[in-house]
Amino acid sequence: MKNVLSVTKALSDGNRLRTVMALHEMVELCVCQVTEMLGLAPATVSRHMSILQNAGLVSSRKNGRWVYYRLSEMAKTEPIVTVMDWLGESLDHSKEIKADRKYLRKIARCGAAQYCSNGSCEEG
Amino acid sequence: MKNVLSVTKALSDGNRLRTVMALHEMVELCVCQVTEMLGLAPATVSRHMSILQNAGLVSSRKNGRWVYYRLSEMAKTEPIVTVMDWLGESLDHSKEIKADRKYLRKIARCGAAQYCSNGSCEEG
DNA sequence: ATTACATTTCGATGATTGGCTAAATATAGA
DNA sequence: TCTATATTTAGCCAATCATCGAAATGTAAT
Repeated sequence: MKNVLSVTKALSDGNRLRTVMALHEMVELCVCQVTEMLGLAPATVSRHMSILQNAGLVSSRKNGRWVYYRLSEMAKTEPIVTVMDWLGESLDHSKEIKADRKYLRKIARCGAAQYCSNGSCEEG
Repeated sequence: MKNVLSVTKALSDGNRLRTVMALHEMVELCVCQVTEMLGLAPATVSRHMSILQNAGLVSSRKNGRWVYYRLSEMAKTEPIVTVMDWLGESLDHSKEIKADRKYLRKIARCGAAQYCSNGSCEEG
């Protein structure tokens, strides 16, 4: 039961839901991008990411100073993918998620590295 | 997003997961039966049931002094049923859930009404 | 009516959780 | 090596949550 609980608990926070949806949209994001999207302290976001990772929902890869997160293979295969599908369907038209998507597109335009360094994106 | 969160939060507690699985197994249970299974105070169980109900996962019907809960229609139809299926698959072999099932069969043998009154079941 | 009992609501309490800042760690570049 | 930057860890605080006992509510039976 502990494994199941780690997943449901991971998904029982709004900021983590937004993060999962963002990774569904953008495939891969570094911590600073998620931090920008959520508007939280980096330390807080790092904590959220480790909760998602411990639940097995996301995986990380390190590249230089940056750590990139993406949905894990587990999150994309049965049986958990059905839960992710439910999330997708249920949140697709959510106001918050739509706003996040818009914001993410802006972030994506200038690439993760530049974004992290600048803290903003002057339309690269 | 609030609706989704109410569901994930409802499922992010071990006692509520056990309750959902019990209702999956037994179709219908009154509060005192769930109370017996979980070993909690009636007030606590009542609160858990209302959290599950507010999330739309269970429905209730009143019969005399007793209130019977069962999985809601929503919980049995797309898209949420996929989440319930995941729960079923993931928890089917869980030690706690197996023990609960065994206990529930014992409870069921003498019927809800008698069980509630006696607080135990002397093999009716 | 009065009693008995199942359930819910209320109020208090201890545990968990999300948030922050500050400090620690890790890495790239001067 | 020294500095700058991205991330994580540690320590703390406020808010939320699970739990209980007590009181309130609703219902059945005497």
